[in-house]
Amino acid sequence: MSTYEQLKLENQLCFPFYAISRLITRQYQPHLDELGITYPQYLVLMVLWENDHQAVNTIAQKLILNTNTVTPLLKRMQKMGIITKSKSNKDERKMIVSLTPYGLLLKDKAAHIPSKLIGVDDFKPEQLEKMQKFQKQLLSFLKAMQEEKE
Amino acid sequence: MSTYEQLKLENQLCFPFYAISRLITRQYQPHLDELGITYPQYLVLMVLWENDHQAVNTIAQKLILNTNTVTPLLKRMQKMGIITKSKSNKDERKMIVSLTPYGLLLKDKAAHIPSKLIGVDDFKPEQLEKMQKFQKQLLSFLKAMQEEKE
DNA sequence: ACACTTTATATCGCATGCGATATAATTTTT
DNA sequence: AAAAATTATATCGCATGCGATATAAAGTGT
Repeated sequence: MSTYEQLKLENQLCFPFYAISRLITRQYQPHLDELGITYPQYLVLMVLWENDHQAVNTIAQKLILNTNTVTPLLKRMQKMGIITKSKSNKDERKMIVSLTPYGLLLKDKAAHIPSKLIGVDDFKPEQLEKMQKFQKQLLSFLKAMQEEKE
Repeated sequence: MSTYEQLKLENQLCFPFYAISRLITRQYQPHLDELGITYPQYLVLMVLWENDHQAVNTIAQKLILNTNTVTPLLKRMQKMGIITKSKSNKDERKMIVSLTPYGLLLKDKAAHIPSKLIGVDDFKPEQLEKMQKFQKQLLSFLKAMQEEKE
């Protein structure tokens, strides 16, 4: 492929990820609106529903977000009464994020969402598997490149 | 998979796209910094490098962005001297976006970027092909769902 | 021709997402 | 133990991204 051919949108590996990511978020929005939360807030909740009481940094790492993105996000969720924050006893720098009863309640309200959206069932199993394998490989590759720089 | 199992981050189809998209953008950033542009601005440029003189709406559609995202983006690019805007003669509502000489010059400066990044060469051909096929399928599926609502 | 609808941009408000920087607590070094 | 380096959050500034809304131009129906 020529140098200029490589600069075409359709030949980019990155663009489909960028577009798909946004389009999926748009699919989620109406369902999340019913819970009064945004997509990144939903991701934070999924992390906490699986394991309550986690440090800001831990949450950020799991979502591969910077803490300066997560901190304001959590602040809004705190104001909404979804989570609480408290200093860790072991390490006073750490802020432990916990679900409120309301935050826990949202898990039940969100339970129907995954089945309403494009998911695992909408594609051929073998194609999906290849896809997910590739995603995992690409993700760990990108994570490694990220850590390389740090 | 149980309802609650589906709410785990690792079982989401969406999350890898979200994470990969952001990580790829981070990989681009240092290279784009040299050109003084952002990733979405780079995408607009790729569209214009391929075909100069396009309407705001056309660009937005190609990037699957809303015009209310593209309009301010173009405004910044105009201020930076990368593009110009002029009313269409045929349809006075349309604003035609064109590259300035500087915007065209950036194409040469950007020519080396694709080869510097994770790309087509970093993965097994057959895996990549499956991946891209899946992406295309998913993208057209999501686009169709989008248009359904409009 | 004229009201009604549709289309193309633009503006506003709000929530990310991230680089740069600040601050406090902990760990390491000397 | 005191200084230096590291770690965990938080704050600031700026560029998206998008829903809601406004406005002007073009198209439609009667």
